[in-house]
Parts: sequence; structure tokens; C-alpha cells
Amino acid sequence: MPTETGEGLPRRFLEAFLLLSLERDGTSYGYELYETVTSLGLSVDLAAVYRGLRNMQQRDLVTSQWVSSLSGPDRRLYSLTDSGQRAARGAASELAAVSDGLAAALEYFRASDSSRA
Amino acid sequence: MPTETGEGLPRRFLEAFLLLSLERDGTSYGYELYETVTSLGLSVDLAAVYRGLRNMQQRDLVTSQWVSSLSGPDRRLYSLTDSGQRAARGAASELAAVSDGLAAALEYFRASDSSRA
DNA sequence: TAACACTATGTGCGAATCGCATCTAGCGGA
DNA sequence: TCCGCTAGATGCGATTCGCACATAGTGTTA
Repeated sequence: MPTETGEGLPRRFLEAFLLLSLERDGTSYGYELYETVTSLGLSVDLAAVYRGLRNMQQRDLVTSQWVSSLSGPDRRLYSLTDSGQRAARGAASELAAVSDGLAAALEYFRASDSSRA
Repeated sequence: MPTETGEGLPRRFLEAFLLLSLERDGTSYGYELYETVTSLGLSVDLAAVYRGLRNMQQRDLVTSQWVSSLSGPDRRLYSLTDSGQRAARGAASELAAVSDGLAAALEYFRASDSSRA
């Protein structure tokens, strides 16, 4: 049986959401970013967030440093690099383009809808 | 290096687009559906369309029959089953929800944008 | 103080998916 | 005859995915 987890926004947007979350908040860390992006409706696994962040660091989109928490384990705090700042702007454009494209497609399909008054 | 094909609408929407295309046009076949969904901006491979259609047939969302073409090879013509009709309505709702969710997320991220007048 | 829950980061692994190449085959035009 | 377009389909290596699990610090509470 296929994956069928299907609810929420596509996991493909994960990197865009991470970039834009960091752009918005300045710094954050994996666990918090996971809560942010899932609260925005993105269907994604916590492990995917950690892997995504490490992958982005390898591509020099983010940097990280360990900071101690007053209550709980240490956190790996991420922030955008200059390259990441640019990528965040690109991500915003990409998401806007997807939104527009989706709206256009829905209108195209709505043209077949003859069951409404 | 990651996939990075990244342009266009997510491949995840393929099944929804196929359902809605068939709902709109009544019947169609793989090659034509491929041209339809890609013209709508969906980033997807021709092979994925054929595989997707066969998968949907296994789940009783579509039926197919061979028809001969006046110019070219025979075509496997697909149409929606009753179950597929319902799935198409669900797909429309899902895409609308994604569109709304994306708009909400973009607005959330836009709140950080202090560089505009 | 022992057990449990929550926070936080990470790995392992089998399964699903992806993109790309390739194959077959009918048809039409140069 | 060769090429290009249409049309369907398979093969395969690489990537990605979801889920389970490991580790560890902190706070709560029985």
C-alpha cells in the first residue's frame, strides 16, 4: 500500500519552511523548528527536520552552535548564512509560485464543475 | 547532491491532478494526461503517470480499455469509477486545503518582512 | 528515589519513490 | 529508408521516507 500519509502540506516544502522560519525568527533549533513547521500544517517527521538542517549546513545555507538550555538538553542553534538569506528569498518566491500555480490549476479543473447553480 | 529538480508543483499532487483531469474530460489516456498535468505546471515524469494510473486502477479509482487511434499506436483509455468520482471530489478539497494552508504560511512568514515600506 | 514524561538530538533500516534510460511499436513525412 | 512523434511500459540505481530506537538532561510525582 502506498504511503497515504497524505494530510497537510507536502514534505517537499520542508527546506523552504526551515529557511523562512529562520529568516523570521533569526535563530532556532531542530525541535522548535519541527513544532513551527508542523503547526503551519507541514506533514513532516522530526528526523526529517534534523536531517534537513544538517544537509542545509553542508550546503552552507545555515550555521549552528551548541547552546545550553536552562531546562533540558543542550540545543543546536541554527541561523542563516548570507547564502541562506538569499535562499530564503528564493524559497518565498517558490512557495508563492506554487500557490499561484495551484490556484490556476484549481480554476482549470473547476471549469468542469457543472453541478453548481 | 539532492534531487533539486525543484521547479513546478510537487509530484505528490499527481494523483489529484489525474483524478481531476479525468473528472473534467470524462476520459483520457496516459500520454495526454501527462501533457495536461505538465502544462498545468506539475513536475512529473511520463513513467510516473503510467505507474500512477495503473496504481489507481488497482485501487479501483479508474477503469481502462484499449482503443485504436487513427494516427499512431493504440491508447489505453481511462475513466473514473464511482469510487474515483468521490476521490476526485476529495482531491479537489485536498488541493484547496493545501492552497489555503500555503497562503496562511506565506502570511505568517511575511510578518517578518520589515524591509518594505 | 524510582518511575515517568517531556525536551532534544541523533542513527538504522526496510520500503517506497524518483528520475533517467531503454524497449517496443504504429504512423507519417522527408 | 530513416527519422521523429505518439503511446505504453519496464529496469534500475539512487534518493527519500517513515518509523522505531538510542541517548541524555530535566522536572514531576507517587
